[in-house]
Amino acid sequence: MKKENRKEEIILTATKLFKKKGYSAVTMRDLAKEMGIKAASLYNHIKSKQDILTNIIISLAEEFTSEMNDILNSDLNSIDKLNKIIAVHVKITSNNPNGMASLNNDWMHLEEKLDYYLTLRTKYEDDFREIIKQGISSNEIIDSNPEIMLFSMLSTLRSLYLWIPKKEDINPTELANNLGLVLINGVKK
Amino acid sequence: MKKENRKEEIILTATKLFKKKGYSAVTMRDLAKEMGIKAASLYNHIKSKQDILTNIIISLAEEFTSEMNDILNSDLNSIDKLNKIIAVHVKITSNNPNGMASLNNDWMHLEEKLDYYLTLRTKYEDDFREIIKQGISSNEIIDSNPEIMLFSMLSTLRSLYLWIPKKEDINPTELANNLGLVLINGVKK
DNA sequence: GTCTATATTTTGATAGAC
DNA sequence: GTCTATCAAAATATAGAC
Repeated sequence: MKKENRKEEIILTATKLFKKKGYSAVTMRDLAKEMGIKAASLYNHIKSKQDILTNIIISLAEEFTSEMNDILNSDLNSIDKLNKIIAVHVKITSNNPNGMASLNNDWMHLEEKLDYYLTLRTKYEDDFREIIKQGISSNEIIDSNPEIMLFSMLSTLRSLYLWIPKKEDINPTELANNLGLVLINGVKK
Repeated sequence: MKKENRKEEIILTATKLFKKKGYSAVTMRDLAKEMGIKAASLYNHIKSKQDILTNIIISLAEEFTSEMNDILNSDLNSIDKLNKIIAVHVKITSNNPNGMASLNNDWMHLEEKLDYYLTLRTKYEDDFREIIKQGISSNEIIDSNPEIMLFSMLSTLRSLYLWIPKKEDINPTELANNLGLVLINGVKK
């Protein structure tokens, strides 16, 4: 499986470049140069530039879907489900912050897999919203606009990729705990 | 000043396209088609594609800088300064949600004005951080990691452009108030 | 598995007619 | 102020030698 290894190396390098300039601004020549080979050589391992993007985004989207399913199937209360969601974002983002940049900013450049991605994404947001509404029903969460709460938490979690690489001194567990406190309890004393 | 009008029309149309696909993926031919003219005609009004991007981003960045200076020069307490910052983001984003997409996602494609943009941005973040630290000192804000609080609030505020266009039923004042409650007081009952 | 060479399209931008 | 025609550079991708 030497070929698979090389393919993953290409994807990893591409992920780094996509984070810096975005999918559209990175050329196959940029990617090849970064790998120390010629652009034509890339095509022995990947089908197309689009193939790389699809690989990065879909694997991450499926990972989130899988983790969300675990949370839905758990018997945690709503607040603990939210804390679990936060921990999932911290974990996945810590493992692949560059890939999260593509997931957030370049999904619209997916071609064949765009519809599939949008299905996963919508489902994730619906599940998240439902957990918040459950928490309001069970009196764990304030009876405020669930849409605003969803937006606020999801925005922060989706931006983690910008922040985690700069704060390598904080370990994931501690970060998830602190972030949970801020997102769930607010900043006011 | 007919020329200026046409230039602004081009910038407005470009802003809309940049939001949808990002600066790099939008071609001058795309832009011309959307305006109902030929690509070559664009160059009677703008200097280059880069010229358009610079226009969009720098004017917004300067607007934020100006508003932050007003807040710094006010005698509000720290919590009210945070509420004011939230209101500023809601206001600017409501006026130009598409432009905020470029500010957030395409600033790295600035050329001549990149350093200037980064100066404004760093200053803004430093000022924001200082307000949080002030609030901790004055016992208004919990003595938690100010970096995490800054990150969390700024992430949400920077993502407003994705959300405001979908929620046209909510007026800016109400949105700023609700968002302030969630960001400052949290979601927990 | 990488190379050179190359095909084909597309890109930002200019020149000059109307 | 917009057009047609065009340029030069850069893009993705393929073919075939080594």
